[in-house]
Parts: sequence; structure tokens; C-alpha cells
Amino acid sequence: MAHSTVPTPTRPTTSDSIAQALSVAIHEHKIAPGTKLGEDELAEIYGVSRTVVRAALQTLAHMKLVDIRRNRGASVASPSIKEAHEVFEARELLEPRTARSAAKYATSSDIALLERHISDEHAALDAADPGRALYLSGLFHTEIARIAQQATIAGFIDTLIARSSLIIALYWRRESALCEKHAHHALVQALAKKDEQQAEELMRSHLVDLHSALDLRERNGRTQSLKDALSQ
Amino acid sequence: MAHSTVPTPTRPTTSDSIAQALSVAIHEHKIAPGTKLGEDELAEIYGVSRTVVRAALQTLAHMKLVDIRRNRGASVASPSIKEAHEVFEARELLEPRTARSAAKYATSSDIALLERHISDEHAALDAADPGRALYLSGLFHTEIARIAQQATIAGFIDTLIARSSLIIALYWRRESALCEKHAHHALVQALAKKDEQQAEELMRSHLVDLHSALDLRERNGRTQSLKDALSQ
DNA sequence: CAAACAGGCATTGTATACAACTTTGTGTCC
DNA sequence: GGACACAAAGTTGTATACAATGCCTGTTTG
Repeated sequence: MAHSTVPTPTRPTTSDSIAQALSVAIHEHKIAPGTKLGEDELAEIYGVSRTVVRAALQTLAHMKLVDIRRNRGASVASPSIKEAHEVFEARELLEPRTARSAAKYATSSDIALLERHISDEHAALDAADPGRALYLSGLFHTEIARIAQQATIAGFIDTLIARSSLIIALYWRRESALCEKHAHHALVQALAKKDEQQAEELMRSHLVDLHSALDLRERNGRTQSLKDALSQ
Repeated sequence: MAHSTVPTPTRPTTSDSIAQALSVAIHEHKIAPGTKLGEDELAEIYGVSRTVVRAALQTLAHMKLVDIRRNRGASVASPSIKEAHEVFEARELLEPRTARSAAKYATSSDIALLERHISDEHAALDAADPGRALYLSGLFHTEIARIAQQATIAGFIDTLIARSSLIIALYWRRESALCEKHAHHALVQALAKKDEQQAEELMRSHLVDLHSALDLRERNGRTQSLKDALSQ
């Protein structure tokens, strides 16, 4: 789970570790939406048989990170505009409540962990590695869900964040560059103060900001599906 | 997807249809929590190879319907008391909002479909098939999520309802026999009237009723884990 | 007699082989 | 010259074979 992403040369790789590696690579925008994920290709990369690769791909398909079509194989999912709205609406429903819960349960070590996440994120941004920054930004939300001690909802949020990464890859508009910066920091402060109301409200506005920073207008001339066709 | 549940004699069975058949069987309480699901056993039942069965089991594991432990095989999940609380808390967070949305979008044919679901459910109860009634009751909630036109959240609700079926199998207390009866009917009326507020409130109270109809106190002497040990 | 170890048995994890389907390229016919 | 048809290549779906792990039982020893 360190820096190694796609290669992961030799290990007692179970299918889950391959799924994890692919997931991180997608999170970091090292693999673009629509990219074909051939079974033989992955099997050779990871030094395992197609059996294991198929299991990993199935796991990712369940999170909606990859699309598997019968006899057509797997490719990185490219969420539609409707799906993008749905994902962020779901996040706006789940995460504010989760942030409130996190404010109730957060310990001082949790706060410290979150602050390290933020500084890692900034470091990645300074290192001109926006993909990694995005991945860490997602981990921040995942971590809050974990702190809230609702494993079930945390699982849902995990998949929503994963899909958000794909959505951002497809629909992010550069104009809204400095989107959050200190939004996460303010949230951590609310958690540290155990201010449930503020944590909930900060999370809600943070997500609304993210949602509105996407360009989710239908492209003229179906540029979208053309792009998909090209990337396949 | 008709009445046939476990056997499903011969068909171009893909792994998904096997997962579906097992899912229905679990929903209908034909397979108890903790039951071992051997790969060879299922492969013979459905007339396919273990490869296909494994894929189906993996799908069910993603929904938390079965537990897969490495080198130990798969068995029907038996949610802990903590998980039971989490599942119903998640439902109480998601479904009222979904019911509100459903009230907005419900068409007359949707209403008719829901009413048929209710009468089917009552018919199953009259036929002394409480398992099937429970399955249909779950379908009712699934259907509302579909009507709400939020596929993402609907997917979450599907897995929550599936897990609820396991929770009810484990923790239902007979005392609270006539739990709902007309709760679903009242909900449909609110949807038909497009009364969003009432639909949301009815769903919330319905779920609170369900939640409180469970016996989620810790058993004395760990009866729970003993039962698990026996059923394995 | 109880506890612990060892061996056999059963089941799962992984790899490979084969079958089926999709796709792509070529050829022929209109 | 274009369109349809067929064939070949490559990829996925499924089955089977083998390896590895865990479980159970029978024996042995303190």
C-alpha cells in the first residue's frame, strides 16, 4: 500500500492486492476512463494467471470502477453525466451525517492522522503530482467515514469516492482550480472541537462546492461518447 | 426469476443467475445464516464448474450476503448485533429520502405495480409462506428505490435489504408478529398522492418500527456464537 | 486420562487447456 | 466502387487438473 502502484513486481499477490493496486492507479489518474483492461495483459504484468485477474476485475466491477461486458472484457468505467450527479447526490446525503458522527467519535490520534493526510496532500500538490493529491484527498473522506464508526456506510462512501475519482477525471473544469485547499483543514478543526453541527455543515458545503466545480452540461455533438470510442 | 429458487435445473446459467438464485433462497429463509456453501456442492447442484460458482459466491460476498474466508470457503453471513444496528441506521438514513424522491417521480403504473406487490405479499402470508412474504416485502423497498430514479442509492438499498433479511432471520422476535401489515399500503397511498413529506415520514417510522422489532440485546452466555458453531 | 502431535482426507486457491464469441481483415459479388 | 459474407486472429467464458491449506481423527506420550 506504499508508493508502488501498477507494477508491484513479485509478491504473494492475492486477487485483492491486484484490485487494490489497480484501484490506486485509477484513483491517481494513471489509467484513464475507458482504458481496456485485458486479462492476459494484466496477468502477465502481475505474474499471475487470468483466474486471479478475473477475480480482481470482478471486485472492481462491483465498485463500479470498471465495466465488464460479457464477451467484451473489462475497461475502466466512464460514468455518464447522470451517474455523476447521482454519485454526488449520494455523497451529499451520506457524508454530512457521517462527518457529524465522526465529530462525536474522533480521538486525538484520529485528528493527528487526518492532519498528516492533509499535509501529505499538500506535499503531493507541491510535487506537481495532482493525481496523488486527488487520491489522498479521497482517502481523507474515507478516513472520516472510518472514524464515524459506521462500517456499512463507510463502505458505501468508499465506492462513491472511487467513482468520484473517475468523474473528476472526466468532468473537472480547470477554471475552478483552487477548489478546496483549506476546506479539509476547517473540517478537521470542527472535528477536533467536536462541533457536530459545524462538521456536518462544512462537509455539506464542501461537497456542494465539489459538485458545482464539475462541468456536467451535456457536450455539444456528443463529444463524450466520441471520446469514449477513441479511448477504447 | 419466477418461482424456481434453488434447483434451476438446466439453463444457460451464467454466474449471475446462480448468485440471483442463491440470493432469493437466502431472502426467503430457505438457507439459514451460517450454512456452509461448498463449491463442489453448488457446482453439482447447478451443473456448472466451480469456476462459475466461485464467481457467484464472490458476487454475494460483495453484497455481504455470504462470508468468504481464505482457505475456509463460503458460508451464509450471520451479521453481528453491531452490524444489524448499522444496517438499519443506514436504511433510516437512505430510505426516507428515497421515499420522498419516489413520491416525486411515481407514475400511475408504478403505483399499480407496488399495489400488486402488496397483494402478492399478503397472498404469500395467507399461504403460510412467510419466507416468500419477507422476500416480497424486501422487493417492495427495492422497487421504491428504483422509482426514485437514483440507481446508485438504489444499489446500496438493495444490499441493505439483503442483509436485513439475514438480520431478521437471526434477531426477529415473535412477540412483534403483526409488524407492518398496512405500513406498506399507507406508503403507497402517500406516493399516489405525491405527498413527499408524508412518504418520507411514513418510511422513517416504518423503518424505526422494524428496527425496534428486533431483539438486538446481547445474548447471555454468547448463545449467538454457539448457534453459529452448530449451524456450521 | 488428557493433551498434543502427526498423518490422511476434504476443500479451497491457482494455473492451464479448451470452447465460444467478438472483432477485424480480406475477398468476392453485385 | 461499395457492400456483404466469410474466415482468421485474438480475447473472454468455462472446465479440469494440480497444488496448498485447513480440518479431523487416531495414535502416542506425559
